Amino acid sequence: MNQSVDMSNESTAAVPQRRNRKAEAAPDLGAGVAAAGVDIEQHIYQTVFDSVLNQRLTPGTKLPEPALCELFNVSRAVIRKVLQRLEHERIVELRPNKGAVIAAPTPEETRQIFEARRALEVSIVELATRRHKPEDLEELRHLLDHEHGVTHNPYQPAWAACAREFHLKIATVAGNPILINYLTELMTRCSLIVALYQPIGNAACEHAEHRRIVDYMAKGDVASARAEMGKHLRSLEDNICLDRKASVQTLAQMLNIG
Amino acid sequence: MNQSVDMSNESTAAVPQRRNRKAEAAPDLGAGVAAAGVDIEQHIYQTVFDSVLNQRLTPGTKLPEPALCELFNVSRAVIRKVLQRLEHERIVELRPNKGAVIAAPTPEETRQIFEARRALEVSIVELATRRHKPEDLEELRHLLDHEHGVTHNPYQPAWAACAREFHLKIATVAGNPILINYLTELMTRCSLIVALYQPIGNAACEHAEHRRIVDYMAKGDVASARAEMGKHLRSLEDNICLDRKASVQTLAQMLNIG
DNA sequence: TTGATATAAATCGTCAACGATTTTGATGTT
DNA sequence: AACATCAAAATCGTTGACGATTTATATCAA
Repeated sequence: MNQSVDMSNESTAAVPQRRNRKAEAAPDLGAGVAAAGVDIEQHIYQTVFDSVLNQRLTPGTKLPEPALCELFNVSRAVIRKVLQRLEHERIVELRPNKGAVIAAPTPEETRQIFEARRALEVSIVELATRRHKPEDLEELRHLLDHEHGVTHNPYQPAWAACAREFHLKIATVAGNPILINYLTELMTRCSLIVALYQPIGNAACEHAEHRRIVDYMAKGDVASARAEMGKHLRSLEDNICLDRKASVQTLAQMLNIG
Repeated sequence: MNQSVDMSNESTAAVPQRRNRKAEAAPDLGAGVAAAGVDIEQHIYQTVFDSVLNQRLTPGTKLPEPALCELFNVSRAVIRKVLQRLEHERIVELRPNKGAVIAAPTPEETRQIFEARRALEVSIVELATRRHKPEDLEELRHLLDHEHGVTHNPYQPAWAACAREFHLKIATVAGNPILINYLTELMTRCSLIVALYQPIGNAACEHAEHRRIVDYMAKGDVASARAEMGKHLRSLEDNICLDRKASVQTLAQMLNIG
């Protein structure tokens, strides 16, 4: 068999999975039944999303609609809606009549994604350098300290989460929700790339680059901040070996054999 | 009544609107019935999209599902899918239990959109300047000539289409599909902004700026090309008067009275 | 006439079921 | 044993219908 869908949710512990008619007895505080629909939908989306970030859902994994229906106790219409959203964000690929799978970026797409990240983040760090407030720098340095603690953590997703948070914080400082959205999408696809091609990332090195970026931001040195961000993203891309991939369907075949 | 949905499609002349069961008699060449689903879906999407660009669908216009069902002879599931896609691209807003309307960017969103465009297009024009081939410059100058012809056309959407094509061509020369997608989304939202706030755009002035951008690209002057693109986008934004808006629901109310 | 209230219409969200397609597994032949 | 053919299971695409919510209309009192 192919890879199956597991997704033991951890972060958002356990939204009560009542979905049988109205609210059972409780006086239905606040939002009521209408919001429940969008809530369960958001919950499913978030669960898949987090699973991708944590590399529990790896590229090529099939997501059959009936399985998801049982997992979340919802009808297929709801699952379908979530899958379409995930497809639009390039997290899953919807193959007509053949089901949904977690997207597997090709080498060409990988180049495009990193190039787009450079184009965006260089502008983002410029905005952030111009706009940052004292408390922003404080929080960035706090994130750097936290990073330092995870630098030697062998669990890759832990470091990836740190790095993600760092880049996202800079985008937040830049203050443009649209750019934040675009960057979020690109970073999520990067986690797919990492899961696929397993780069031998040097966390300590990346951490040092992060620190330099913040230093330039603090100095208000826009040009250097831009340049450093560009270099950082290039080195990230250089760490990826498009040759030896962690196998997509190949792994599935291996599981068939082993 | 509120504004109703009309959408007389012009560009994609008239896809045969058969949708009754299978294909009637013709031997169903090529794609068959499976592709017909995605085709009609794409057709509906494209029709709405084009109508927004041509300002036949203006911000605030309601898009009731039953009306669209009759117009395109499809079930609600299909148009629901299209509406969700349009929502993700920020072209329509889906208000729970209250139906879909063409999105109406707020002044704040307008600022964000133009800022995002500057961030993106400055990087895009840099890539395009580095990568353009002789035939790219040729086509760009051809577009400029065509622009010149429409400069004095009082019909605003005609000029808007030209300008859009120009910016899109530069993105194509840059060669990154992801950036093309993002820019396309932002430009579409800009057409909503134009419909809403009706800027007193000076087409001749914009045309001159376009020409300067191409000149810098031809020289390979990256810095100047970036700067000129930034200036151009700023002047576009400056032409928009966020005060006097072309009314959203206000116009609907006026129609109720008149 | 104006305003509030109640009824009716329109619209949306959700679901279960049917048909079509794909994939899996079995059978038989070379 | 390997391959092709065929049947069965799983999965997806689409539809129509039901209940819930919102909006429009009509009625009545002040």
